[in-house]
Amino acid sequence: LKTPLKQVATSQLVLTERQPECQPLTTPPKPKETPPADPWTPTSNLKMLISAASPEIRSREQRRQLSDSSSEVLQTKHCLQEHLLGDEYEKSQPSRKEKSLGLLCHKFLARYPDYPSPSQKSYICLDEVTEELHVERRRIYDIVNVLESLHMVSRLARNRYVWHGRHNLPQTLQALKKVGEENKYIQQIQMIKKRECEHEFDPDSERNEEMASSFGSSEQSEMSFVELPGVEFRAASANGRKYKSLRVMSQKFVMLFLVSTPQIVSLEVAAKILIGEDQLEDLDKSKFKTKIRRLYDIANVLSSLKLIKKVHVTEERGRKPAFKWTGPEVLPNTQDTKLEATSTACSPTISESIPSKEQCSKALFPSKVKQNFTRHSSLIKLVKSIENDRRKIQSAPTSPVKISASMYVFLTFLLETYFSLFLSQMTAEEMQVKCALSSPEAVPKPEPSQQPALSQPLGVCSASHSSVSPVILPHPQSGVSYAIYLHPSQAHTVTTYSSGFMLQPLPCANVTGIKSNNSKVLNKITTEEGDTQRGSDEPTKSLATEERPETKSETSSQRCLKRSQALPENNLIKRRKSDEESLDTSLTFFPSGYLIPLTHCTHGNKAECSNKEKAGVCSLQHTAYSSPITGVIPMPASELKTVNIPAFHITPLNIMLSPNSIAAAPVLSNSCLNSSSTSSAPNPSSSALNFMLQHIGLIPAGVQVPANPVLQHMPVSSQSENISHSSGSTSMQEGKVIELTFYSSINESNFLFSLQPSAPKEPQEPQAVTENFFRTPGGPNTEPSLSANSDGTQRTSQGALYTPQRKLEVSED
DNA sequence: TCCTCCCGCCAAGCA
DNA sequence: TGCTTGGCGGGAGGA
Repeated sequence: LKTPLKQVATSQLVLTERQPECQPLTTPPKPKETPPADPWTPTSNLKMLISAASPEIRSREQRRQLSDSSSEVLQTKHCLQEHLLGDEYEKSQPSRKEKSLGLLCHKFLARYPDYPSPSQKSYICLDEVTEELHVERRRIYDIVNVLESLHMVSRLARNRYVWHGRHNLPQTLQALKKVGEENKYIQQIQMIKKRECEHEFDPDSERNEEMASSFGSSEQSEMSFVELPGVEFRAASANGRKYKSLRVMSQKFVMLFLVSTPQIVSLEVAAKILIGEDQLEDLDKSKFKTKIRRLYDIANVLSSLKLIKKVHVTEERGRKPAFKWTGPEVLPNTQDTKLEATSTACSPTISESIPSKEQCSKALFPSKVKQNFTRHSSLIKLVKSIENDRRKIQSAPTSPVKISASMYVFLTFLLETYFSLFLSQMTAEEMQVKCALSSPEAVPKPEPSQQPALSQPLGVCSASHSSVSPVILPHPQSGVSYAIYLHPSQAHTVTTYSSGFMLQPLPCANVTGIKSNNSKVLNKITTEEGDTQRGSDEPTKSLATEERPETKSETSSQRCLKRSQALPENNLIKRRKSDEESLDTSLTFFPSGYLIPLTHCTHGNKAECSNKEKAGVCSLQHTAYSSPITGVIPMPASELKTVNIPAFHITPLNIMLSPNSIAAAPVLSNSCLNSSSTSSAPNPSSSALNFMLQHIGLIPAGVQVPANPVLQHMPVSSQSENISHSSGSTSMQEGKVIELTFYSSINESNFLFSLQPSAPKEPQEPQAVTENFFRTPGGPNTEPSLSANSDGTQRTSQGALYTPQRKLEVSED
């Protein structure tokens, strides 16, 4: 696909050789101007010769005649063809490289913005693209399929796709990484490399069979497409074919990069893994070659996206082609609230009828058993119908109830009253004794082999409220924000928008520079085009900087504020669609459950933050923090000496909340804290509170809120594997320290909350769990679940015991 | 010679 | 039934 100018020049050169009588640099005659086929004219004679010499030219001539395209390129080609013999014409055609999929993908991507405006949907019409890029339809499918795997496009209908750009990319990559970790790709890669090494010394052994059997026994063998909510997957072929598709292969390929360190994957290893999990008997050479071909196709597109780069790995056995991940760093899955609904499996079974939450779980924890069932088409229709009905119901205006300003006020009054009364009679000692989190008896320790076993609902929640996530809602009227803990069962009624705030635990671990176990194998890595991009051990850009450029100029809190001010409350449903698209990384569904009013108070001083940074814990924009800790304890900023800042940032969102999803609302007020030590205020009746909450529909009839919710932490689901832990403490004038501990998990949005005041000027109690650490014993890519021990240490889900990094809380003297 | 991957056949399945 | 979609592998260009 040379430019017309270049082609003219080329043709001119050839023309002067072949037809010296031709006028140099003259515009070749247009086809229309050419006289009707006259067998005796030199031009038509030449034309006939060319046509006879090359059937391909003939067919192209026919195709071109059918086409009504009048572009200059075509004209030039036509004229060129007229004057050239077959060989010369073929030589003048674009070289193989110029027709490569990668270059084509570049052209394709150049048509659309990386971050399209959510208000303006970019549609992709395949016919237009094929015409404008002068390429066969088949090639566009290759590109689109890979882009679809990254949720950069999605299929709308026949011939029609929607361009999402890179908005979904961070979410997609994180979901893919999570699934890749679950699929234990690291182990598979290592196993393959190990067997390759063994094979060198034992070349006659039947390693392939062994490998096949090992893959057969592999826990994961399900080829499923990882979806994102809001990016519906509508493949043309809904049968099993799509599960072998380029899309799925592309996702698996990307997963390999995301889970491996260094992020270099050889084609051979990738092909083996893909074959291994596809079909065991496919380890023959032809299948292997086919997989390699497809991987090249995928790699070309991914390279165009600058997600990977070709390198060569030189081993003992020679130089092998490989690819290195150059895309955005995918940080550990600490953003549980995001991943809550980011990944759903498109399983070939009837799982699509399952609510998205469960689909998400299926994707993240794929079935151990391969599912090869194909749904009958009638069943698909039925499922779709049910799904549509369900969506209609859920999107009905009466179903999700947005918390109005008046509701805020009322809740503020109700909950603060209750909570302050409760607190006012509690001494610090009582609170400490009762603090569920610091009590080994109260907090079930997760077994090493388990997913977080913090699954026993304690106190506040009913058994059904097995996992909760915090959401911060601002209340502009009162200046008090609310942390809302939402139950996953309500996730479908809760949608994030841009006028609220969401707590997002930000990963702080530096995942780069980790020496891999595989590094021995990689003796030498050379790049083909020069390593102009960052190396694997070079400090990497964060997602925030690379994929969300807007954060550079604007803090998260500022964006939150802007969005919250910009979006009227009554436009939530209408704007749902567009906002879903506008949210890049913060698109999240939240479970519902709890309301905690939060004050807008200043967060930690810079010294503390810098300390955090020094400790390697936090490298985030401090201005982005809106402390959920201080929010739980409303107080003027002036009363705060220091406030711990957990590693959360605020991401804009809005929330619709089902009225029956709020189970409890522990509230602290400043006044109550001031008088907390000796107050003799009566204990508020829990039955009265329950009555009120039930009466206003905040809790279901059967749910009882305990009298002292603050001292009982919320239940945590057992399914959480990755838990980030954040905590903080606030120092009061009285010297009381309220310590909060947040546990949030990736997968199930588990959230553990506790509040613990400590006596003034006392040395930190060992059982106080106030640490903020994202450090994990298994390395930066693993995030253990945590349980609190009475000695202030945490135990991971793997059973590793380690001491928190540092105390973040600062008490007032 | 091997790597790389274009090209197009043809089957599945949708409209 | 025509058209879209996409799996697949032959085979050729390029290193």
